[in-house]
This record gives sequence, C-alpha cells and structure tokens, in this order.
Amino acid sequence: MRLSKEQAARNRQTILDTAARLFRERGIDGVGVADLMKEAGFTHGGFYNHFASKEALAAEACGSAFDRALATLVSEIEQDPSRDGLAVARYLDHYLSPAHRDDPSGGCPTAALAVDVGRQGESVQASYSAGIEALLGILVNHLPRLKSGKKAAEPAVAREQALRTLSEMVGAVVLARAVADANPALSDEILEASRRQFGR
Amino acid sequence: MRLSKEQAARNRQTILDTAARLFRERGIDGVGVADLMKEAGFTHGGFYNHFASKEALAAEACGSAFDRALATLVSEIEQDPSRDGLAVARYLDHYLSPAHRDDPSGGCPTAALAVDVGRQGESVQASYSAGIEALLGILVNHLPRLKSGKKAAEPAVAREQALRTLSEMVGAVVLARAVADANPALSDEILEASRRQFGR
DNA sequence: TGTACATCAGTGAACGCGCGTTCACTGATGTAC
DNA sequence: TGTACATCAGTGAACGCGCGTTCACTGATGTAC
Repeated sequence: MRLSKEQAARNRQTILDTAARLFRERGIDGVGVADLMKEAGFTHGGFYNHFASKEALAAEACGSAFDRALATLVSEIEQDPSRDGLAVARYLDHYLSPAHRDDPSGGCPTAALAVDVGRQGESVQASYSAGIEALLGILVNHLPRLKSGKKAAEPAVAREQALRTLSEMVGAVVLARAVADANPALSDEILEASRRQFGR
Repeated sequence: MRLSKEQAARNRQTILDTAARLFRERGIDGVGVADLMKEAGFTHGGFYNHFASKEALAAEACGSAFDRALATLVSEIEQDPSRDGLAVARYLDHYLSPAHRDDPSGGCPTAALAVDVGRQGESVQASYSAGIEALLGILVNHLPRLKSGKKAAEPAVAREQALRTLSEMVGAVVLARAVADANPALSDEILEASRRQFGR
C-alpha cells in the first residue's frame, strides 16, 4: 500500500488542514486522534507516520492556521493601491462580524485557540506566540494610518495602539462566541460596540 | 456514615468552591470528577449525592465564581465614599496586572472560562451569560465617571463604552495568559498597553 | 531497461489509562411513635 | 424522653467508552544492481 511521495505529502497536508479546522472548532483537547483521522479520511493508526505526537501536530497546525490567515491579510493589504489602511479596516470589519463569530473553524486562530493554548505544551505556546507577534507586526505597520490619516505615528504609540486593538478585537469575538447561544442579542451588541469604532 | 445536614451542606459548598477554582485553572473539560472530588477531600462516588451531573456542577460553579467576584467588586464600589469611579479604576488596574494573569484559578471567570463555555451545554452558557450581563451592568454604571468625570454620559454611550472596555480587558488577560510562558515580555506588554489607559 | 529487494504509508487490533456515571453497601442522623 | 426504623452522605468497585500511542501486517513505490 505504499504511496508516492507526492501523495503522502498531500495526505499529510490534509491531516494538518483538518486539524487546524477541528482544533479551532472544538478545542485542541476536544478532538481525538481517531476523530481527526476519520474526518481526514484515514484510519487512526497511520497518524504516527506523519507526526511524532498529538502535541507536535497541534504546534504545527497552530502555525499553519496563522500562516494562512496572515497570508490572506497581507495579500489584501498589498493589493490595496492607496495603502491608507482601508484593507485593515475591512479586515477589522469582518473580524467583528457575526459571520466570523459563527465560523471559528475557518476564522482567526488567535481568538479560537486563546484559552486552550495556555494549557498546552511549550511547543504549541511558542507557535501561537509567533503567530501573535506576526499579526501584531502587521497591525503596528498598517493600523495607525487608519486612525490618524497619512501621518506616521510615534513608534511607541503605534505599538500600544496595535496591542490595545488586538486585545479588544480578540476579546470581543471570544465573548461574543461565549454568549452566542444563550444571549444572541448581547452577542451582537458586543461585536457592534467595537465594530462601530474600527469597521464599516 | 450519614452526616448532619449542616455538614453535608458544607461539604457540598467545598466541592463547588473546588470546582470553581479547578475549572478556571485547567478548563472545565480538563478536570475529571474523580480529580475534583479527591482535591475536595472525598472519594468520587459521592459526587452524585450533591449534583445531577458534571454539567449541572459546571453551571453552578460558573455562577458561584461570578457571584463571588462581583460581590467583591460591588462592595469595593460601595465603600468608596467619593463614588467617582476610583474603585473601578483600582479594579481595572488589578485586572490588568501580572498577578491576575498568573492566578486564573482565583481570578475573573469571564477571562478564564471564555472559550471553554462556548463548547459546554446550554445551562453553563446561560450561567456564564448572566455573569457577563451583571459585570457589564456594573461597568455601565460606574465606568463613565472614570472617563468623563462627574457628568453622566448618554446611556447608549455608557453602554458602548462598557462593552468595549470589557472586550479589551478580557482580551488582554486572555492573550497575556496564552503567551505568558513562551514570550513573557510580550505578555507584560499586552497588559501594560491597556493598563496605561484604564489603571494606575 | 529489467529484476530483486528495501522502504514506508496505510490498516486495524490492541495496550494501559482516565473519563462520567452507576451501584451495593455502611452506619450515623433524623424522624415517627 | 426512649426506642425502632427510614433516610442518605460517603465509600470503593465496577460499567462502557474514548483517549493517545504501539504494533504486526500489507503491498505498491522507490532504489540498487
């Protein structure tokens, strides 16, 4: 049953993408190796041909989820000819939308994995931290223009602004998700309050 | 081995307090009934004399954690003779402190249970939502005075301000905890950025 | 280019372990007379 | 107030189940000659 190198690499990627999706949806501890492999279309025994352990997968899946999410954002920023932060404004508008709230499995890993990661091993935390730094770097460079027009802000001010914006957008999505079933009106209200500030 | 009513009630409260502590520390799914009962000083079989299920306990423990946290805040506000929001400023300053970040088991349930709750049953989500609404109500009434002095703000503005503040403070603590081991400098920086705004 | 063999991705059973929950049992408490 | 009995909190073994991980096996791929 040996497969071609190309097919094996494709299968590995399928497992990785499935993990990135399921981990965001149900939490890292909420997805079993057997679950995951079945969802990816395999039997569970083959998992260890691709990854040393579930933790190794979690670290890689976290990094992969960040890579994809950030690549999309970066390409949108680069496609924006005016470079005035409109791409970031659109990003924040979607970030704080009910659509993003209702789709954790395809959404930002920062929000979906935030509390989980603190309970995982070192390698997962390192992967997550690197993702946060990368997202923060983008915000530092492109967020200030949204707030203060074309003029460049003091670096320390831009950094502080980016940190606070990140906290608010992540907090809003996390809270909106937590109360979505029990109190949908409050959930919408949480998103709207921050969206009025950043988006539209 | 039957115990007095008083002793039984005290034991029940011990289980509840232990659960509120462990759930915030390790997550609701990260604590087993046997773990919990051992930590509370009992054998696991007796659990079902007090609670119908683990979910029933989780809902009650979540409510209990909010009750205690909010009761402390309310009493501090009421003890403040000037009523000018200084008690809330102190609360935010502690909320955004490394001490609070490093003590999830004794800290605010909003931040500690945020992502977990979305994956729990309806009763847990309802209990959590009620806690959020209560905390929000306090912020609506006492936060605006911090920002704009004595003059009362428009109700809609006060509500929006409270929602955004809640999102930012919860997001900051959740993110600071997630990167605390892998990137302690970033963790401190996240807290500091929001703290400079609200606390001190 | 053709043949012989080592490699290894995928299969499915099995490992020890911990999960939430149930149950028969114990014996002091609470209650009915 | 004293006695007889039902109640029930706590114990510890057991239930079926799913967890992460291991392993012997299969057979097509990749490689050495």
